[in-house]
Amino acid sequence: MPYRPTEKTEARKAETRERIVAAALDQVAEGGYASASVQAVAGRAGLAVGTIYRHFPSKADLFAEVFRRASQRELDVIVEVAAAVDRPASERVAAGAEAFSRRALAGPVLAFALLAEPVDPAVESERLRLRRGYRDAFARVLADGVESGELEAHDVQTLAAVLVGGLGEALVGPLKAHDGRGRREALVASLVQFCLNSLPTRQVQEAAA
Amino acid sequence: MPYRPTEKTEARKAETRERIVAAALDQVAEGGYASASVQAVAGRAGLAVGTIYRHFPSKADLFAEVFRRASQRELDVIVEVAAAVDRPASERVAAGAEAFSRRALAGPVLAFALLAEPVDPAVESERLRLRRGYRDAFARVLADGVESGELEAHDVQTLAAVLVGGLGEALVGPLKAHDGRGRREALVASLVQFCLNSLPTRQVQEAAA
DNA sequence: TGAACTTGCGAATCCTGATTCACTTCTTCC
DNA sequence: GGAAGAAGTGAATCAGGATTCGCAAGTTCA
Repeated sequence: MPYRPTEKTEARKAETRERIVAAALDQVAEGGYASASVQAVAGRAGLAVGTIYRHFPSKADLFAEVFRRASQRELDVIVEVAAAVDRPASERVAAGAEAFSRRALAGPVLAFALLAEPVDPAVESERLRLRRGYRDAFARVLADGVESGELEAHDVQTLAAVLVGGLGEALVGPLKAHDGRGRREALVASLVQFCLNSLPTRQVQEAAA
Repeated sequence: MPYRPTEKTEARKAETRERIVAAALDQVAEGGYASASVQAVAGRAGLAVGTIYRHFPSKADLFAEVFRRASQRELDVIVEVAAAVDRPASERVAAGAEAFSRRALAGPVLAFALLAEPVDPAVESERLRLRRGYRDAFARVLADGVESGELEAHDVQTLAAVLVGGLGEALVGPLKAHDGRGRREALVASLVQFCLNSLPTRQVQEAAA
């Protein structure tokens, strides 16, 4: 039995696969999903089209992985930022909203692809996973806030979805026509403020009552 | 010169065109944009494929019109509801949010198509128009509120976008798995409450200070 | 070296759904 | 009735991007 895959060949294979994923991600980040044909990815990776199919059963599978990775990367930032369990929920929400906004504004094309651009159904499901991830991250913070008495009891899942959707919508417009540094800062500040306002904090509720 | 288009033929032509638009809208409302092939629309309208092309230069044109009309219809409701200039901004926002939510929950598939489903670029632009319309409607109410002193000065456009995006996001999830009447009412109530909370009302700001 | 097998190649092929077009049917008006 | 033109038909064609596949090149090991 003459041939046997060895460590070296495995490594080379993994490396090529990696190169493909990286090229696909670059392509999406640069020109959006619409620009990411298999041809384009192959060209960018310096490989032939057929080679892509040696490593992925279909375009949908490839991009599902690309989106999964990019999403995870984004999500990790938010989760990390919102994880400061010892801080008040309002601060954690503010930090999450700020991180979300800054990252979206920093990589507008990728953010648009991840959040809103039309994609294959198979890839769409990764998008939903990302949104659910964001929502859950915010929901956890809100639930902590309720438990600690900082926030009124409320529909935590729904408010979390509102926050994610609100941030996304407000950012996707500006994502294309990103103005100068100044307006960008102002936008981030506004968004953080709006997110804070929307929280059902105890003191506000009592004062209003 | 033997043939001359007459009132009757014009009427018939317009009627057929109307039938096509209606069939296309029905198809979208029933099975989403994904299900709306030219074949499907023609079949539903009781016409041949070619006939569609006697009335519309392309599928994109047809659906641009379909989306434009459906959007306008939705928008009119919101604008109307939010138009009560003599009422406080908070009430108008609440009414708008409630109408938005109820309509989305009543026609989930259409709402999804209008708000989030992947569509042709040409159709996408109609979607953007709808979102802008919603945003502007809320923005007008907010601006009125600021002018009357009911609300703090703030970035009205951005907050309006946040409201629209927040509502959309929170509704698109439930759009598919719509629970019983009870949960639906609760969802609407939560959303209205969240929208109200997010408003920078004077009294709350002062009380918090 | 060479048998057994993997990876890389890229032009050819396939797929899916929009679009066309030669033809038939209907209207109008002399 | 019949010429002129419009509307309707649907099988055939087209488009463009994903996918295949026969062949070449590279690896492994006896």
